[in-house]
Amino acid sequence: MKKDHKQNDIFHAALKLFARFGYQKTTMEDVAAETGMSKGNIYFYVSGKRDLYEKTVSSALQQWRETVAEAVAREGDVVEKFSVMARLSFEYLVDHDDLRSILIKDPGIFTLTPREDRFSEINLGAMQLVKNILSQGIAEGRFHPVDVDHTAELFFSIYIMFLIKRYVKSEGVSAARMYDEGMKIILRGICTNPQEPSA
Amino acid sequence: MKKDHKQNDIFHAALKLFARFGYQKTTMEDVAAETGMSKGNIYFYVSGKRDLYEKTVSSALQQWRETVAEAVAREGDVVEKFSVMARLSFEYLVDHDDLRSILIKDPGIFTLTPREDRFSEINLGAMQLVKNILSQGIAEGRFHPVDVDHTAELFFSIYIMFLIKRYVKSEGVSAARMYDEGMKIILRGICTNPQEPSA
DNA sequence: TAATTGACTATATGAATCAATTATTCAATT
DNA sequence: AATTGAATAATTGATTCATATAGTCAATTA
Repeated sequence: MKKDHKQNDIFHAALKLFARFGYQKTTMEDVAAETGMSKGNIYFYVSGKRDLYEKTVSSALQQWRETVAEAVAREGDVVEKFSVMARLSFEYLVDHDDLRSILIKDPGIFTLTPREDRFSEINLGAMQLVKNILSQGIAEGRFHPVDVDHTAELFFSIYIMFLIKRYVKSEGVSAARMYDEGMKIILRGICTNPQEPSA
Repeated sequence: MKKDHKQNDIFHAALKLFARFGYQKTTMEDVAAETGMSKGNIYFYVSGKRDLYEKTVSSALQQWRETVAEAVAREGDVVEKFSVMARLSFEYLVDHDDLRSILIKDPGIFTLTPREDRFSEINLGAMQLVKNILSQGIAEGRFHPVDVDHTAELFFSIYIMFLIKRYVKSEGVSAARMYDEGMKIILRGICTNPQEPSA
């Protein structure tokens, strides 16, 4: 699709500009200049500035989700899946500067309330991954039988909290230590057996 | 002290007014009228409107902390202490309408970052309680040996997250379920032994 | 003399206006 | 179907000004 490709060019340019200048200071002319199109033509692909912003962020979040899902799919062991999902979700922003910068400028993208989540579709997808891993772990007898829905929501909320602490408030070091402690406690809390037999 | 008592009257009146109208819409004259003093006299007790607000909120938060600490002190078993602390901290706002209403209007009171915490003195006190319980539990061999500082910070952050979800975003029911699941997982994650012997 | 008053001043706020910038539309063109 | 650029609509930011409110203080009271 030629149209899809052009659209992606626009999102890529917009991501860069929104990251540098923020929503307000980025003009449609900036975006047009960056893509080499005329201003009016942008409106052939998106319905307005707000729409451009949301589609741009959505596509970046989608990539994040896909990257994590692919890495998880590569793991065999369900406990490993859980660990990889958590670590990669948490580390992803380290080397995705533009998206990180946008999230810092617009912390409302990370919300603790599904109801006011502008990107709920993507986040529901992410939460589905958590649910799948939990269900699999329980089915295999590796995890204690927990309420999958509420536990997934809990983990997702804790995850959002960590993102806010680490990236939005840039408490990098402290957040990383907390993450380590938290991961140990949660793994002990959900896994049925000690990892090593009889040690 | 007569002065202390008068000051408390002011805080009590201010709490009520700030709860009803918010910071902006509450005038120093309102507070004066509510306490029966003249406006000028309020300045004998506090140095300005901002100061009045902060002292008012501080004193209410302090009461919260004390209520929890007293209930914890009444428990013998360290695991019970932990449970009581968590539950009471979480439930306190249910029957403290004015404070709850203020926290909803000014969610910045709950912050995930110690650095920008306007009430850090009080929150550090609250976190000290968590640390004490953790240390005691570890010393008694009831809890796994965790990094007390970072684990306390982690639990405190999760607690703040729950407060935001439950009261600020009023996701009461869902937050309560998440709380139950979370409590089970965390207790399994930190406790060394099953509660019941051989059952 | 600590506590209180009320009249006074300084400051902050919100409404109204207006120019300039920027978003959005659309008839014409490729 | 995709693109342009000129025309228009909407938004923003700066400025002004009147009003409301925060904050001060010399005088008074208990």
